[in-house]
Amino acid sequence: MHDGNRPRGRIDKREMIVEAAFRVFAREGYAQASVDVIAAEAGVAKPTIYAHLGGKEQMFREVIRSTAARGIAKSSAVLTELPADPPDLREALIAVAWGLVGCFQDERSAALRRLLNAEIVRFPDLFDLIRADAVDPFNEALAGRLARFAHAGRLTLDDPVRAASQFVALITEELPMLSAFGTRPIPREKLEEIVVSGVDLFLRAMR
Amino acid sequence: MHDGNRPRGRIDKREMIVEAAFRVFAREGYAQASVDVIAAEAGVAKPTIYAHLGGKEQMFREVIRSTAARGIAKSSAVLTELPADPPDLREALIAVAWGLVGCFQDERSAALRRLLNAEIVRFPDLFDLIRADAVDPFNEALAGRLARFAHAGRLTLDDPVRAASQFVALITEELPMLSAFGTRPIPREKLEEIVVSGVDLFLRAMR
Amino acid sequence: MHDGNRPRGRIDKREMIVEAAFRVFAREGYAQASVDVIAAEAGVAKPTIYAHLGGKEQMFREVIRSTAARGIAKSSAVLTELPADPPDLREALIAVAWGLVGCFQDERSAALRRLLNAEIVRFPDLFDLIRADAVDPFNEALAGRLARFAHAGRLTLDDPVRAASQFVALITEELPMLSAFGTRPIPREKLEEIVVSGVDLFLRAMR
Amino acid sequence: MHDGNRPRGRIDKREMIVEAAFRVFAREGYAQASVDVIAAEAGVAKPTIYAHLGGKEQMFREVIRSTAARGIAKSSAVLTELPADPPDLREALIAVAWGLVGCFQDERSAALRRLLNAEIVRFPDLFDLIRADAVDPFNEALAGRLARFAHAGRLTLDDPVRAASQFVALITEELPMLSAFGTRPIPREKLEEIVVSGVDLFLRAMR
DNA sequence: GATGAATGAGCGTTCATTCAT
DNA sequence: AATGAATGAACGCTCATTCAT
Repeated sequence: MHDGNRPRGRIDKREMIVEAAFRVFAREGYAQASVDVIAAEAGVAKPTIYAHLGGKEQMFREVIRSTAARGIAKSSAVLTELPADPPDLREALIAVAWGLVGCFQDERSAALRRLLNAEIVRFPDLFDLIRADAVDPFNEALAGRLARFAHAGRLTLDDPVRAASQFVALITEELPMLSAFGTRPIPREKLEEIVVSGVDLFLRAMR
Repeated sequence: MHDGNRPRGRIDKREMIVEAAFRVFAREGYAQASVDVIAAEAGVAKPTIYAHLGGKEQMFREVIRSTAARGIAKSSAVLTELPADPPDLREALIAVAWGLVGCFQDERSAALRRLLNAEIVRFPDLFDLIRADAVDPFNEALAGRLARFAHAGRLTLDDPVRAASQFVALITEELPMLSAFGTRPIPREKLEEIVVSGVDLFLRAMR
Repeated sequence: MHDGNRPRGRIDKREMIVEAAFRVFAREGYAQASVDVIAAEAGVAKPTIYAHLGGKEQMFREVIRSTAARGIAKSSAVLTELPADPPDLREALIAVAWGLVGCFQDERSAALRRLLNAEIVRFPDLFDLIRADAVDPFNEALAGRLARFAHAGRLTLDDPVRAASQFVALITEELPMLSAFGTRPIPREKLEEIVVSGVDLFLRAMR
Repeated sequence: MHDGNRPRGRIDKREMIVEAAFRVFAREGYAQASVDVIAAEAGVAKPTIYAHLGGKEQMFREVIRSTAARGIAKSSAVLTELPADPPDLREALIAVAWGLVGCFQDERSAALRRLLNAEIVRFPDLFDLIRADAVDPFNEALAGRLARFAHAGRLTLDDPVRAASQFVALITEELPMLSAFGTRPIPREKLEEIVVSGVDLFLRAMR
């Protein structure tokens, strides 16, 4: 009795299509991406795409949704490694900052941001889908940690949610421009400078 | 030397085309924008576009370039209003912050960012064109002002350029997500919160 | 010999398919009708159609054939109600005329004529199939009745077959144009006018 | 000054397209006819069709309209040859009947009827377009002639319009079935039989 | 006997681009 | 300098048909 070996070792076809579609959309943008190319890259015939995903637009939505979902998982992990009572707060925040930078640098994440920017006018609803699921949770979680530090007397801050946003701002704001929206690597030293000076500014203001 | 030997007082045709092209590109994106529509909106025949701009791709480059140039002018003006020795530093920085926010909220500026995000992969060269002309100058100028404040003993900071970047980060980072990449208005109170708390965080760390 | 060894009392699947196919062909035309829709409307899977009917073209032929067969039955019944020696010949012929009109107005019959017109060029063989089975028999039968009336001295005519055709012509020729090829109802009074004046013209010439 | 030789000896392009479209629609039907084939047969590129005719549907409408217009001209000519006071009425009506048969047998006319039958469901409006312009006028004109004959005492009839319809019915009703909807020739003798016996029946009833 | 899944081929339509004028 | 007219190439999508189950 061998249940569930339906996709006999191969990835499910729908997933293969979405995977290929993400690559093509990221490379070409929504409008220039051709369903033919996606089908070829996914190794399926064009009608198979329509059977599984329903069309270019619906496929695009699914690509955005699933890519965002994957991004959430990655960014959530960043905060789980922040101890509730770290011996060295500065070290701990620097580690979080590096985690944030890592998420931002992630190729899929950058491509997702580019696609959202590009297509927000044509697909205004995509934005809410993403923000609700992906952005707020991280901020909320970080705010929770900061509040705990404040409660423990290790930080001084009125509004933890605001402080969390500001922390994220200090670490991530420059990355898009420095990396050409995620298409070029940023020198290690530059990242170090941002991370360290960002955390230090934050701590100087919050202690 | 009689300036304006452009055709008899009317706006230059080339400029009209670029203007119309910006509107159409902003509205539809590069790939979806059709040269027919641009020609119609510019009030010229299609071959005229090819005569003046050389083709869709070259026209797009020119649109990006000229839109960015206009953005620079606007953001530069923000700093000219920052006095060298303001009576109330906090007030002065808040004013600068509002100016930054204003530039960011500008519709053309938002559209430009969306277009850059969208087409950076296919037109990688556009990015350098923009960054050299548009971003660095503002940061340099702000850094200069901050350095003067530090020299006057009103701020404490090691690296004025870094501090300028951090100031900009605190004010602008949240705007794209809050405004759905510039497609929705942000409530006045939210902006106020960001501006004031951003300046205050900055000053708390830098005094 | 136990008739009906078709599957257990349910309508034969083949028949269900042909039935659904007729509806779809009538509604959409041959080319526009999709096998998917026919399958859905018949409540079977697509390959089942290929198993039972062999393909779209063959299925169309079968639809035409069976629809025509059903039409014959209906139009034959019209003549069985014409008595061999009716008290009022005019009344009797008017009744036959109404019967003819009824056959013509039948929705299936109209659809069949439209389909034949539409596809006669691509399926020239369909025509013979129909004419042999459907048209001539009625004319022959009517001719027989008319001959009997002539033999009884109630009509004067040389060629009963010709007269039968002319009778049918007088009653039916206008119906297609008046009903938009069977897609719109014809007002009762208009039909009455055609039937009565047709029969009267016929009788005036034949008495 | 050589005005108006724009289509330098060649037929206007739009007309060429409509001409080719008629041939293809007549041969393949609306749905099966492919714009590629029409373009090829017209000797133009596909977008030229869209520039001149706007699309397949609009092109079809134009084909129907122009073919019908041509048919009207032909059938009108039939009646102009019917003298107001012919020496031999029977001969004159037989000539009209032959004219009718000629119009009916015309290849374009037959194709038009097939297309109307085929597409009446998808394009219900086409029908009115045709009937108003093409069918009624002929009947009205014939009715006028018959009324004149009646007024001259050469025919006895109450309703000239009705009589005209009946005359047409007697002559044309059998033609579609005999010619397989206009796709096969009808033997001369058969036509003669219909024409002569039709006129004779008509005259026997109307004298 | 019946089907879910897949596909090669084709569809109507649009586009960036180029001539002849 | 400017255009009306034309086109080759490509696009998103659908279809009749088949095959492994």
